[in-house]
Amino acid sequence: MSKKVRVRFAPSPTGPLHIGGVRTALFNYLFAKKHSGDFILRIEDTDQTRYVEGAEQYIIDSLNWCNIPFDEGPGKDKGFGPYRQSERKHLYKQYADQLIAEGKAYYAFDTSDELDTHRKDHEAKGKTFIYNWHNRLKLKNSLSLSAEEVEAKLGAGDDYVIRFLSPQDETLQLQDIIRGDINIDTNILDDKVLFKSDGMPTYHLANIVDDHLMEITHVIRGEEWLPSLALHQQLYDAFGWQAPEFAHLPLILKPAGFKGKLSKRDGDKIGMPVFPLQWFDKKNNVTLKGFREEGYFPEAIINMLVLLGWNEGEGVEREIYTLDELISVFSLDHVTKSGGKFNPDKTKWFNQQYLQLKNDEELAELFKETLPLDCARGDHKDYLTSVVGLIKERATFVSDLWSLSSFLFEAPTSYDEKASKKAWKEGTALLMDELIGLLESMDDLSVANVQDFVKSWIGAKEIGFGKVMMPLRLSLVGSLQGPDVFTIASMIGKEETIARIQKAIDTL
RNA sequence: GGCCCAUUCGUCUAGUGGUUAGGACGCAAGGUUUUCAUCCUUGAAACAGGAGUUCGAUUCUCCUAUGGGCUACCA
Repeated sequence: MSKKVRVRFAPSPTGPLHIGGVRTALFNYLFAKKHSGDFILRIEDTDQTRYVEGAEQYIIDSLNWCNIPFDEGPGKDKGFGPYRQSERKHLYKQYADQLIAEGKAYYAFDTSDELDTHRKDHEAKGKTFIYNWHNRLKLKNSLSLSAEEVEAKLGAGDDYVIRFLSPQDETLQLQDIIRGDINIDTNILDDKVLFKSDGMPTYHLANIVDDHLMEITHVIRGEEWLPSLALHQQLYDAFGWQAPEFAHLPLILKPAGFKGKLSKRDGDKIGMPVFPLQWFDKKNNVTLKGFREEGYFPEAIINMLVLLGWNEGEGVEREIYTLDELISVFSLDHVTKSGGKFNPDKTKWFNQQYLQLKNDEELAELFKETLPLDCARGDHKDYLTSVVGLIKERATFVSDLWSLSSFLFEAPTSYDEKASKKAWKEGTALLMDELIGLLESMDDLSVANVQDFVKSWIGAKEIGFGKVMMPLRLSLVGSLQGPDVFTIASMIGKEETIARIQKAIDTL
């Protein structure tokens, strides 16, 4: 009997979460649900200098909008809380102390400035400064200093950090679910800071302690963490804890034409949101666009994201999945190894697909909110529903609906110039005038009826269909676009149809 | 620079020691729509390069190249 699966998403509240973070959360969520496990949100706010007001709430709101809520986390304590590392501060020191007592870590008194100087000196000589076996004895720490000196510094309240004593001449064998075995030579590892001089642990220590205490079974995180896997594995070993299994997800890269990892600043550059929700960046006084506000459905974003780095495998060519379907087929075995570029076009395509999947009534509700306030018939639910049914196949966003159907609510205020040239010729006005007469004689303007009447009239006159259909469409729509003309005429009604034709005759 | 990870159409990807290397987005052409869009059909489009293993490598190994990540008292 294996342990209950528990995974965590552990962002730091330094700003809004971009889609890379959302996808990490999504894969954690899917993996947890697939294995009937728990999905935990842990806020990694050990760097107080980078804390951003509202970021935590943003993260929570984003997960909720995406329909991947956490089971445990801030405000949902299931006995493993608190879930903010700042509130767990008191927990970490003892573990750092334990490592010192066991000789697996040591105090270091070098200031940041001193280390910077060392780095620069090395760089100037074309070398790399690494705080490890290479030079740790030349630096100021409890390995190089006498016990008395260390005691004195500690007693005097000097600033210190605690560093992990990384071993020499060993080869670590690491395992990753997605990448398999990875061998690392410990000689190139540095003695990472575990505990900072401000009394807070670093990510590395806090992460391992919390994952252990929270009984995390699988760590699913971005590939940017792969280099620290060696440290983390050593930490588990040093504490004598069983390490969770690790899966490092491929990164989401900037779209084709750009280089590098997708970053928070990319939204404007690519003309596409990279955040689930809109975010106002107080520091720079700019609003960063969100998928929600731009009219994307969360299902579409989730579907796009899950396929960026995962597929069902076994030749399955399906691309549209509901969240429940994803839960049942998701597997880390089919996560891709290489980074994937974010594809804005495909994202839009997913949205279009999901819009088509919505039923007309539901869409009509959403459509209604986008209508101009003074829109006639805007309150007629049935009318809105039939409008939506008529035009939704042409839409990608709910916000497209109005521009695709405004002529079903109000007469065109202008006529497309090119279309007018093409459709309105010598004699058209006379023809339209005659058409008005014909329409006036009709009692019933049902689609079938008006179609029959007009078609047989055109037939009788022995003229080309285009001679009538094009100017008629132009009169009703204002351009040579849109759904079937007879349907339009039927929907706007006899009077309105005649009025619009008359107006066209008068203006054109 | 060092270390690590990766490499199939422009992009996301499927796939196998022997395949016409499949799908999707995008692109192009035709058809439907007497309009436009949708939709349908078709097309162009890929195994980074070089060695090796093998009867045979896109598939396995190595090297190179390229891309990406990390290299903070940030996560």
